[in-house]
Amino acid sequence: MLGFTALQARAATHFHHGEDGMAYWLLKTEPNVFSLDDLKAVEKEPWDGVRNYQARNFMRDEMKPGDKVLIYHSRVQPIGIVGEAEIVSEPYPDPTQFNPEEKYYDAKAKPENPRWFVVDVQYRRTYDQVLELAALKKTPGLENMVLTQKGSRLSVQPVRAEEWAVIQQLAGLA
DNA sequence: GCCAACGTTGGC
DNA sequence: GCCAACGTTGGC
Repeated sequence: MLGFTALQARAATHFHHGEDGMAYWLLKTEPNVFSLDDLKAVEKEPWDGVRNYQARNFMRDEMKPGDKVLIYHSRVQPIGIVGEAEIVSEPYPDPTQFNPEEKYYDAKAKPENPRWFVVDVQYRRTYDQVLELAALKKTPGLENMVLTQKGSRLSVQPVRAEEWAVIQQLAGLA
């Protein structure tokens, strides 16, 4: 697990699929490429283009339909969590890896041995205000969140149930 | 746009 | 299998 700190590794057992079988995730996106509004417009979209093995492993091995997702906008002002979505498919091979015309083409990936995976993500809600990264870093209960760790670049992150609950409070939903 | 922090690649 | 060089991410 490259790049996973000891702290995160120790806490990882608390990340996934509790008694109700549901897990929580955070997906990063650059809104000039694909925003939460874009997802709202199309309702459902394969989350393609993930080309990092740790992120891939979460998608391929752990994501399940019904899992809840925080959508995070990076490289914009304001940066932060903007709303929610839901995973609505099992993982399946990312079709863009097989297409030489695609930016995300991977010559080493073969249909009989796919390297990269997607899940379909469905729009759920947009928060009234952006939950900004700077504020999240100061929020009690989010100290160990993957997102708030220094240097954290992972674009597909697990979120603990306790962290999800804190986010719900911040979003005025609890 | 800069650049620190990450990840990956490939020579040895 | 080490690690320097390179490429990318993403906050600022």
